[in-house]
Amino acid sequence: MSDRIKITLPDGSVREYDSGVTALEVVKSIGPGLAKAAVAVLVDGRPVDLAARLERDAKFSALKGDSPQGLEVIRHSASHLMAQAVTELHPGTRVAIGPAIEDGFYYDFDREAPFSSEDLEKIEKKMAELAAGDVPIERREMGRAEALEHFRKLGEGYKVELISELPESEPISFYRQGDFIDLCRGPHLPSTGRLKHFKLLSVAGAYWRGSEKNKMLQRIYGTAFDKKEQLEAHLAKLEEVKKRDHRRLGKELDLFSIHEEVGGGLVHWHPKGAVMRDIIETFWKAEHRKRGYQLAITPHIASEEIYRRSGHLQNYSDLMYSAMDIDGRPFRAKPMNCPGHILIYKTRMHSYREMPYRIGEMGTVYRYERSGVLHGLLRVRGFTIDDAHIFCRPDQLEAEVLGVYDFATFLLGSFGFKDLKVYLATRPEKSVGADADWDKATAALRAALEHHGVAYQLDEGGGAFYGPKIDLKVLDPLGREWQCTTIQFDFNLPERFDITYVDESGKQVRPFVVHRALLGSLERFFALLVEHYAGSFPLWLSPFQLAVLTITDAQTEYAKTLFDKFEKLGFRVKANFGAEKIGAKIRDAEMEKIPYMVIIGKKEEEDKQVSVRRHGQGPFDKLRAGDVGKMTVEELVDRLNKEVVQRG
RNA sequence: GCCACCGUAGCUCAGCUGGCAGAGCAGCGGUUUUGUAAACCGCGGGUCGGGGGUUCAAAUCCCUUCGGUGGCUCCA
Repeated sequence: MSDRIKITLPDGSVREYDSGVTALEVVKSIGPGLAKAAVAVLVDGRPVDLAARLERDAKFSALKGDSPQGLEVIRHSASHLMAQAVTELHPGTRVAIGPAIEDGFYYDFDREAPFSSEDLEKIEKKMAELAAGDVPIERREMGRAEALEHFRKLGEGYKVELISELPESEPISFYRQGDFIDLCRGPHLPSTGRLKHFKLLSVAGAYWRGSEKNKMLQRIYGTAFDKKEQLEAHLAKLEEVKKRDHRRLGKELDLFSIHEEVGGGLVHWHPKGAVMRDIIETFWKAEHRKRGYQLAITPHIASEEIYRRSGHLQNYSDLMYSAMDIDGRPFRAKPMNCPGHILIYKTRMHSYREMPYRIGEMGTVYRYERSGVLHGLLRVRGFTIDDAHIFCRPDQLEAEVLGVYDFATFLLGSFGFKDLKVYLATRPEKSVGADADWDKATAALRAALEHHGVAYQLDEGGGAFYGPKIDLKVLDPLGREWQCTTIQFDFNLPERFDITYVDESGKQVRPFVVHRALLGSLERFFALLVEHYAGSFPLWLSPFQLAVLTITDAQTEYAKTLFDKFEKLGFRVKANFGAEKIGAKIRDAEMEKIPYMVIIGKKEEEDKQVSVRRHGQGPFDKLRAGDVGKMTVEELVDRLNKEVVQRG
């Protein structure tokens, strides 16, 4: 048939083609430049191959390699190329799954011998050869029986399993490049020659379909980009991530340590880390008092009876440390702060007039995390939650949620996190509470966000079992998301502990309870700060704020008086009056990332001034680094004070 | 927990196919008194993660154990 079809382009224009025209021909007719850049096309929003034939009217747009969907096509094709290289280099290797992921792609293989890093290099070389061969990548559909037969003959059991689970109705598509055929929905690049900029990164174990019950496969991770510069930028970013790693900086800057003798996931804060933590806590407490919170302190171990009552024992026993016998009663390390706060609330009657009742604590808890998931300060077994519980009347809920949201953005913003993402998580399958209550609470959370004009994403079914929640994630300079704030509505505890307040009519009624943490865990938040600032902390947080450095012994006396003066003014000062040259002292202070260096030589002593040098704040703030020039002590103090106040 | 990789001086790391444990930095002692990212000389420091085995001989090969790291959700 030679019917004509109407193709609508993104700009709204409509063009006519013969039915059966290929996507590539359409793209070419739009422009040769586009034809070169296109990796696939969207037909009515669905990504398809350039070779696909168009047979009916459709909305049409080309996918270029620089778009997220285009990049996905490139990476998916790169994963196939890798699988082809692996099966050619290592015949007998069975292939499982190989999708594009956030920053690249992976492919899972089943093979007895492990892949070494030399193997990765060889595979990458083979991929380059295969790409240079510019083999066409062709789509084909097969009947179910034929497909099963084909992969069964090859011994590709994983593919057989996948095919048998595909719905009967759907056509089963395959992609072939040379001798390599893979089950795949597509789309793919038209030929392997389009893959130029890829890199294999690591190999790791991964269970078939993510389940511990299944066989462990070998997963090779890689990444691919449209342009060389993009690949290089990505690899540079990976280097930057390594440089900022809080475990590395924590050691280099003498902030904390974790000891095998003590056990994994248990953190020792060194004096310099502890100074920072103290600043964070002091600031946190002051801001809480300002906002009507009362502060509490609760014990680190408790009879397990309390956790049975709260429900934690039943729901989280595999996260709790096993019981210790105390006077014949089983006690547990505290996994949550909630029960303690509830007990404090329950010690007396509460009037509707004193609501909301807000109680907070830097509460240290202990949770058993499986050894394999421990990671620096980000995943630990003992940590401190900046916890608080708000008991309020139903009519106060929205305002309270809003208050917490504002507080969280203020607090996170104070630590340099201005980019936030907000998630509203709704009822999960396994949960407690009446539908009506869930609806009411979810609506209140939603209303708080919407009345405030907050853009948020819905996390359907992502709530806690005891209530819906709002989560805030911060974005760091490398674009990574970190969960910090959580605001959770709790249906569980008020019931379980039977807590009440007395309303206007004298009746005892159930309060609403909002559970919230703003920074999350102090350990985790601290790690985040280290990575965010790359160890170059702002003045108000820095363990040492200034270093006083002498040029020669002759200035020691004078420098000492300055040192004392700074200390008296409350600054955290380090003295270096040793015998090294000034260059070495400056280097030491720079390496330690001390924000200000105060240099005292003969000239400074004579005219009662100081020479000031500012440490760079990492790549995003190099400008104020270096020699700042001479000034009086008063001028410097003024400058320091201003900088501390603005927390920048 | 599971799979892979890694454990050598306080730190970062070298030590190839078995043949006397090394470097730089840090530390300590001395010399130097210095002008914006490393002065010079010297000294001390290691059961090569632990245990077992193979061998005339093991940091090196094998087994085992402990610890660390990466990963184990993202629809073929």
